[in-house]
Amino acid sequence: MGRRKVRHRLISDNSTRRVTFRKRKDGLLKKLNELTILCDLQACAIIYSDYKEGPEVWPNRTEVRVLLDQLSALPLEKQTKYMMDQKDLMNRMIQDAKKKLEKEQTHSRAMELGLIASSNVLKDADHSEDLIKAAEVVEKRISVIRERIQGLE
Amino acid sequence: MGRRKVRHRLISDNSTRRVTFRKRKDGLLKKLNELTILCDLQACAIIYSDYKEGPEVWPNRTEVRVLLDQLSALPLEKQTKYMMDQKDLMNRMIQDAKKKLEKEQTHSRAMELGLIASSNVLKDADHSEDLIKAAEVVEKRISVIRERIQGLE
DNA sequence: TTGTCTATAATTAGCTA
DNA sequence: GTAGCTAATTATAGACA
Repeated sequence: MGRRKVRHRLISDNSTRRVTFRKRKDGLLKKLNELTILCDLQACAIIYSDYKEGPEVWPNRTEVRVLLDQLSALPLEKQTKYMMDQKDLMNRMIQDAKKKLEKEQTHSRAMELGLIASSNVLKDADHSEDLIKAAEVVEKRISVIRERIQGLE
Repeated sequence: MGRRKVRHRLISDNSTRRVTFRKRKDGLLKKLNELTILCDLQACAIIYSDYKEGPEVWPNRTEVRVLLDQLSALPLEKQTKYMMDQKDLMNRMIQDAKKKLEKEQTHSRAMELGLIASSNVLKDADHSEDLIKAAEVVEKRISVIRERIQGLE
C-alpha cells in the first residue's frame, strides 16, 4: 500500500525503518482498536523495539495486566488447545501467493508444480520453526516459478 | 476497505460479525507479523472473544510468556514511562477526521469551530476513559458539523 | 456455514519541504 | 527526525457459490 511493493524482510536503511515502524504500528493499533469495537472483544498487544527503552503496550498497562492474569489462570490444556500458532497466517500467505501467481499469468505447468510442492511443504509442518522454513521455501519457489514464466514469455 | 464504509461500532448481525472477526483478525496478525520482520522487533497479541473458549495468542504461547516476563521484570517506572496510552490512537483518529472533513467540503466557519472544540476536549484528557469519551464527543461533533454543512449547501 | 470474488475503502512507501 | 502528499498496494464488505 505504497508507492512500491515492499519486500518481506528487514528494512536496512535506518531512518526508513524508523518511519515505517511508526506508520505501521499506528495502523496496527488502529485496526486492533476497531476489531475490539466491531466485534465486542478484549485484546491487547505488546511491542518491544529498539525505538523505545521499554515495551509499548496497547491499550494500556492495566488492561494488559488483566488479560495476562486471565491467561495465567487458565488451565494449561485450554491455553494450548485454543492457542493460535502460525498456521493460520501461513495459510493466508499461501493463499495470497497463489492468487498472485494466478493473476500474473495464464496457467503454466511450472506454476502448477510449484504450488503443489508448496502445499506439501506446508502440510507436514506442525511447529512454528517448520512453518517459517516452509514460508521461505514457498517464497523461493515462487521466485523460481516467476523466472521460469518470464523465460517462457 | 470493502464494498461499503463500515461504522465504528458493534456489528449487530451475528454471522456478519463472526465473518468480520475472522477476516480482520487474520489481517491484523499478518500485519503484526510483517512489522516484526520489517523492523526487527518482538511483539505479541492476545485476543479474548466469544468465538473461542480460551484466548488466542500470537505468535504462540511461549513467545507471549517471554515478553510478559520481560514486562513484569521491568521497573514500574519504565513500564509507565514508555507505556502507550490511547492518545496516539486518538491523535490519529482526529487527524483522519480532520482530513476527511477538509476533503468533503471547502472551509466553513462551522467546521473550524468544531475542530477547535474537538482539540480542546482531547487536550485535557489524560486517562483512557476520558479519551474514549473524547472520541465520542469528536464523533458527535463531526456529524453535527456535517449536517450543518449539508444545510449550507 | 465456509470459501471465493471483486468493487471499494484504507493503508502506506517514497517524496518533498 | 517530522509532517503532508498521492500513487500504488493491500485489506475487506457484501455478494454469491
